Amino acid sequence: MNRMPPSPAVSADVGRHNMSLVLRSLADHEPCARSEIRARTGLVSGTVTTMTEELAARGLVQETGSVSGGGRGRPRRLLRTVPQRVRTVAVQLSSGSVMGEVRDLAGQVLWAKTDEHGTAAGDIDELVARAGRMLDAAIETAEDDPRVHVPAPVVVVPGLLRSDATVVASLELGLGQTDLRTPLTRRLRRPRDLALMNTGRLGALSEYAAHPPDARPHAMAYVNGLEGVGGTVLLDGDFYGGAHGLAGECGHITVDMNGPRCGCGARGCLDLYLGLTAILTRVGLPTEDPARSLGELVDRLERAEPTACEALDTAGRALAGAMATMASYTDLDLVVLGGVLPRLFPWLEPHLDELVTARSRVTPEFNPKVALARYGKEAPRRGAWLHSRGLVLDDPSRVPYV
Amino acid sequence: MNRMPPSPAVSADVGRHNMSLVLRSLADHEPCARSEIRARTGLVSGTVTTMTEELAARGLVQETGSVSGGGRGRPRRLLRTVPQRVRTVAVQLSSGSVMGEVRDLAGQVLWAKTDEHGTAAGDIDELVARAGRMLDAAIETAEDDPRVHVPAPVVVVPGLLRSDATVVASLELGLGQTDLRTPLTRRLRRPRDLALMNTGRLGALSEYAAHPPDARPHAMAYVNGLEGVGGTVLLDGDFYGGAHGLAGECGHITVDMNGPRCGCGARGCLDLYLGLTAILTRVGLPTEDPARSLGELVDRLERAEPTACEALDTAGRALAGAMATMASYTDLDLVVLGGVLPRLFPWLEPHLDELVTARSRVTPEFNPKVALARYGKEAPRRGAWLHSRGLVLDDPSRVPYV
DNA sequence: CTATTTACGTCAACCGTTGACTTAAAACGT
DNA sequence: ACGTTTTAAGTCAACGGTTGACGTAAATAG
Repeated sequence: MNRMPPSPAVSADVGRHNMSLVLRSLADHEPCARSEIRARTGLVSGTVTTMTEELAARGLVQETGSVSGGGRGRPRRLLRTVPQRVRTVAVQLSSGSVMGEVRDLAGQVLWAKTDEHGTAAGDIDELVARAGRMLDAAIETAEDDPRVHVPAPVVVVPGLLRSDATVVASLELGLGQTDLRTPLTRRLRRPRDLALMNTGRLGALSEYAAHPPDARPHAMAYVNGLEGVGGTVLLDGDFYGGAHGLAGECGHITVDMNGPRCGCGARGCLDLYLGLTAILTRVGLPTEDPARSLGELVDRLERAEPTACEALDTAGRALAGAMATMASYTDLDLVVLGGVLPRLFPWLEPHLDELVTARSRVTPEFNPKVALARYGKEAPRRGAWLHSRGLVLDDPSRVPYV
Repeated sequence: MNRMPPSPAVSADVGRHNMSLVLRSLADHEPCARSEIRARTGLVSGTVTTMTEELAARGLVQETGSVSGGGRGRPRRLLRTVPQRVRTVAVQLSSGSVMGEVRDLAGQVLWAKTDEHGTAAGDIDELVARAGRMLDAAIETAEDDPRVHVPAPVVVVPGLLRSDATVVASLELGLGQTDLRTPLTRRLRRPRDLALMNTGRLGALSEYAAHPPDARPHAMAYVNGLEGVGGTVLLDGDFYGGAHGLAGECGHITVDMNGPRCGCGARGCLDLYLGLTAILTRVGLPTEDPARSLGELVDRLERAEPTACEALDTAGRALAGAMATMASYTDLDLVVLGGVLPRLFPWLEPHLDELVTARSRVTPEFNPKVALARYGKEAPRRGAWLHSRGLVLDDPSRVPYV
């Protein structure tokens, strides 16, 4: 997010880069032979040999003895990654629970635990204590085998995070400007770096990675419709952070300059029309238990209850407006609708279709593909795994020799 | 804009990177000694020696014999770049004229020529012919001395450009989807690569570079208010292109989802309220000669003529809405208002101030600094120079030995 | 059974940085 | 006046990394 002052490069950087290239190439087309890696990466055979040896020495890659006939010459010796070599740790904070999870490099869940709690919103000490215990438990589980490498654990936070990892605000946890990382790190049995990341951003990462490696969007936005509306922009799979790391938030896109004042200070924000809280309020449903009210909302919509339909009509027009903004201003490939939006999509779709139709004649470039999120509640934790996996794939040299 | 499939790295890349680091460090703090470069870049003295020798061999750097006392030890030997070593070429296309320009590496204008013409809008052949002649003249002038290096000439185009350099549309030139580069390249006396770039983007680059090297915005947006509203986003000085290279365009940000249909297909776009054409139409002034009408508009505003004030009130609210969107969605450091906006700023300012005040209590992160463009009509050509200069600074190894 | 084809490993040459050391040239202290 | 201190800049062996040419391995085709 924040570019460091440009630093000198050394030969070792070249090695790291190419090693990452080889591992990524393998991970994307597993299993495959060295010769295929050579073809895909453009590296010469000598280098591929060196790199695969190096990766094998770090326990990340194995030769599955299997040879394979098919063509004419010497059979190819297939390589595979070793999922067991790495375990990723994620702890997800939410209003009602703390969830811990350990996965292997392939994403298989090896351990999972949920701590349901009735902690009052805003009780930081209690939250940190519970999160700390869960982290300790997850880390201990992950590290019970000394032969596995464990990248920095990810703490999934439902709230705005600055690039320096301080929380700006979390409605769900009842937090204002807070430094969660310091007390959390201090409380760990064995101190280590923690990666604090936003729920929505990790959800976006899941959706991004759901596309096959050769068909991934260059510029993708993820619209996370929950009580409030959040969002994320991914450029070639990297978070676009902006000046403070808060970019991508689409909940406060203005859709009506004449609209009412929003809590953020601006007027007519998307949040005021598409946020679940806003919709429920319009329809006259209680907002304390959004999950239950959502069910009731959908019922009423299916019965074509006028107030509900009107609220979703407004929501749809607001979403179309925001989509028009995002598509033209950030030139997107793909917009993914997440959170409760897939559930409400049938009533939102007509407005999006209208926009697409109107634009297709004049500015088809500004019509990104629209997709619904494939992963539900699991998305953020999957994203945490993908993030940790990314750390390993980006710099395999950080994984020690076995 | 479009990331290439990741390519292997070699030792030579390291050299290029560090050579660029050294040259940039020197260019940003000219004149300075090798020891200062060492301190700023983190490179060791041996490498700095090698690099400065290399840069000197390419004629980009000179030792200005001057030694300077001051401290205690051996006097520092100051280095300077050699502006004469490089000449940049830019040709700017506009509705009424074609302007050519040659500058040195320091931005000094060495040659300039304007070809006023009455070409009918949309006459591509005529436009290409005139632009080609101007390019030939400028290139010939730039290259009359065989000891200078001339990077790819920049063609400044007032219109949307894809990342593959095809024009999507240019209202000013009366063009639709057009490939300008191919016919233009073919017409050159000696064929060479041309860089086609958008007027507004280059203007943004000028404004970006106007900040001292250590105080540059990380995420900056440039709002170019002309007949229509254009825009650009710069991330650490690089254009943010998005999926097709069209990102940054803020003219079609939705500010009123209930607003009238815009030419782009969406509703209530910023363009419809803040574009000069839109404003003039509202006020009832002719739009054929925007420059003259702008003067009349300002007169009326100064006399507090009600219709004019009302139009600018609407424009100001629209701009505030778009600003709220841009600031929260792309998390900006700085917004620069260009084109005619500085002229109209007194009447727009109150609405921006209101937004800033309302946000400062709740979401101060979303209050970017707002500045007026410092460079007027010259901005795009200055930007073209900065772009060409950037090519040299980014990879000095492309400049041959003298 | 030999030729051909494809897969993979080996190694000298090359490029680039580092870090320790040397040389250069001034100012300070006595 | 002269040696000491301090800072600037160049030199070079060692090291890490890639390339490209060549050699070896192991299958199939005829």
